[in-house]
Amino acid sequence: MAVTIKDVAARAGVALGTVSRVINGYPDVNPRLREHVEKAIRELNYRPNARAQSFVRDASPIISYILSNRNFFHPIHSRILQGVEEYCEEAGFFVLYTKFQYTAGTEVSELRLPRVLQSHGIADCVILAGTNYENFLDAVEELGVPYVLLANNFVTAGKRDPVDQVRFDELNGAYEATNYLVHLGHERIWYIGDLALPWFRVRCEGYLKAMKEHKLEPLVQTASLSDDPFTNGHDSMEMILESKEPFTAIFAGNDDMAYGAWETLRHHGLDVPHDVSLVGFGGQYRPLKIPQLTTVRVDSEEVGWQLAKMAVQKTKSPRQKLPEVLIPTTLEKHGTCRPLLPKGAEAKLTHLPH
Amino acid sequence: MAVTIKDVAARAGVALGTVSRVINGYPDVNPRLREHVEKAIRELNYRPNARAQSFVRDASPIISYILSNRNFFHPIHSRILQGVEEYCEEAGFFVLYTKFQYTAGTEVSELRLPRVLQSHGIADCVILAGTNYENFLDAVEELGVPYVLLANNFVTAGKRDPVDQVRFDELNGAYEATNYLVHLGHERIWYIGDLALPWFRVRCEGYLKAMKEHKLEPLVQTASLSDDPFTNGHDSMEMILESKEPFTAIFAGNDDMAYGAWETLRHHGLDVPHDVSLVGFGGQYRPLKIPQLTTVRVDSEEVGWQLAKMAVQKTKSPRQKLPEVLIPTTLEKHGTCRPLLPKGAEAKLTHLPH
DNA sequence: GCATTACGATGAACTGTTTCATTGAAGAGA
DNA sequence: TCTCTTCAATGAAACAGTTCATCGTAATGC
Repeated sequence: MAVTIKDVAARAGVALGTVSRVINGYPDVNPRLREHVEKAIRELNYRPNARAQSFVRDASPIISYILSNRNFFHPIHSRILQGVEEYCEEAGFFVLYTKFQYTAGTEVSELRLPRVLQSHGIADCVILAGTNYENFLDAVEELGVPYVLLANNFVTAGKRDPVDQVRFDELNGAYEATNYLVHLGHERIWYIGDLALPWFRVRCEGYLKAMKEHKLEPLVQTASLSDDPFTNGHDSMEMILESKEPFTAIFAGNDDMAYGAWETLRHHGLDVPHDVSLVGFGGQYRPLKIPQLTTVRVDSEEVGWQLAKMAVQKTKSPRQKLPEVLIPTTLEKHGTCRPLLPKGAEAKLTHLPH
Repeated sequence: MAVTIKDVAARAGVALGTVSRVINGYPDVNPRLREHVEKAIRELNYRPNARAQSFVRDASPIISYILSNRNFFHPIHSRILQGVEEYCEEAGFFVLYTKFQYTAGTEVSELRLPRVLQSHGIADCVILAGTNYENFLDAVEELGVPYVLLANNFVTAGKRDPVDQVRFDELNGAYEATNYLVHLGHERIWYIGDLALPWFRVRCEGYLKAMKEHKLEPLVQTASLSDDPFTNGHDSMEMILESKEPFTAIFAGNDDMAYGAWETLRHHGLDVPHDVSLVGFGGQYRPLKIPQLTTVRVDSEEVGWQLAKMAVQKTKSPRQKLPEVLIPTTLEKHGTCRPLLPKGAEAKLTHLPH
């Protein structure tokens, strides 16, 4: 049916090994013959059979991106996937996208692994993104499939060598965001975020570090009020207002929470940034409000790019352990923060619900 | 290196053809022997070599999702991809994700096709999503690769048979949204959307149809003021306010534009829904404001699901033409619209900038 | 003029699985 | 007892490439 390398060889009047060498750009082939073969390829419109190639080469140009334990497609993850795809395209690899749902408690042997791992030879390396736990990593290691980990949402009890993984610097991002608010003159700064979730915990650490360094009292509202971060931000803000604790700034553990808090503030007649300064974390949304939210931006395409780079590397030397790549975050200063006047210059720095 | 079917055969003391039949669940194999073989498989921890399988079967369980001409990952497309993945997982297929950038004007022969199409045998069917033009479809057809099309963003001059494609019902969605506003008592309803883009055009058609049926004057603000829909919504709204045309409702061509318009209204001291009713199109964002935006929701997971279903079908009978699948949209009524009182009951229905 | 080297091209072996024609054994019927 | 049928299992062919040892030829060196 389809035209094979044999047909090309016959047409060009050479051995099929020669055609192979032409296709793969081997140097030791007579220029005249090479042209001959290339002509035959064009005439027959021959395209090598990828199945046969990857079979006989015992390698597939496929990297699998496994998104774990995420039901919806959070923009950060779609952007990471974008970055992965961009790098892979460049490097001549394909990206196989898979989701995988599991619980931390499941025994390694009980884990129903994604199909891409079940059979042998689909992908030569996998990227583990989303939220992951020890048991899955153990299972992948047992299979002997090379993998690369997005370390931010990896939840572990013990210690693991920081190898074969990419991480964006949440700790420092949160630290810098808090410092920024402090330098604007804020002292009563709340952190909101559900500390049951590891990423909110790390960001809180950054916040606490900055507050401690400036000898300011940490104000943390960590209630796990809702699975939905917008609602959680909304409700957290309500609780802060109810507590009647004076404050001038909010640092939200992610952008959705920031938007939720913002709506609550607005509802109570408080203006951002005039009455309250607000900083988020993520920076994945395109502008949706005016003023645009000041936030800690994660360069997720870069994260994906680095993950893919590492994965490609590992398809070539699967045993080699690659050092962790740490990707800095950047504080994007937009319109939701304002400097406070020096102490005493303004009568009322704090705000209570009316 | 890896354990093959031969090793299993040797261990179980049978011919390798028998092992193959056990693996593939053929009926004509002695139960005792089958057990024997299965034991050997377990003991050796044998996993079939997917490369060899797809080679010899001359079929690969891979479907490629090609996202055309989209630089960023709009939530609607990530959700469609989710749907595709879900169906494929169920059906035993893998999803290969690729982006592809091209221009409508490029000659078919000049098109630098995505790698997944260049070699032969990676994927047995492709899903064409994103924004597509005739020339790419022609190229895919020339290659003889079965494909399935997301028809909404397909821009064509001529006519094509509505086969092998999935479409969500934008026209009716826009029509119903407009009707909803009319039934709430609104008469001065603006449509905003950049008519240079085909999807905004179709939605406008739905709007016009409803306005015409109710003998209402169509009010369309279609300036292509910015590539960014949020900004475009913002600017369109400014122009409407400047025009001093009285109005009571806005139907925005997509949610981003609705958010942009909303911010402008807020800036001018106009409340949604009290002063102006607002409807968007898309429904992909999780709540980001209070009240939540009333919008025409596209069930994008369902779109992906149907695309994948059709694609799987086509891997089995590539020649067969499958009828178009039309997916209804639903009007999600939230808090950004309010009924107008009967005529005359309220003094001031219209609003101008202060 | 002969041996040596380098270069190009060849053809066979090999990859791991499926498939199918063939074989062998067992059972049934005459 | 012999033939015919059925059921299971076998072993070899086929798939489309890559790779490598081998071989022929021509050029080079002495």
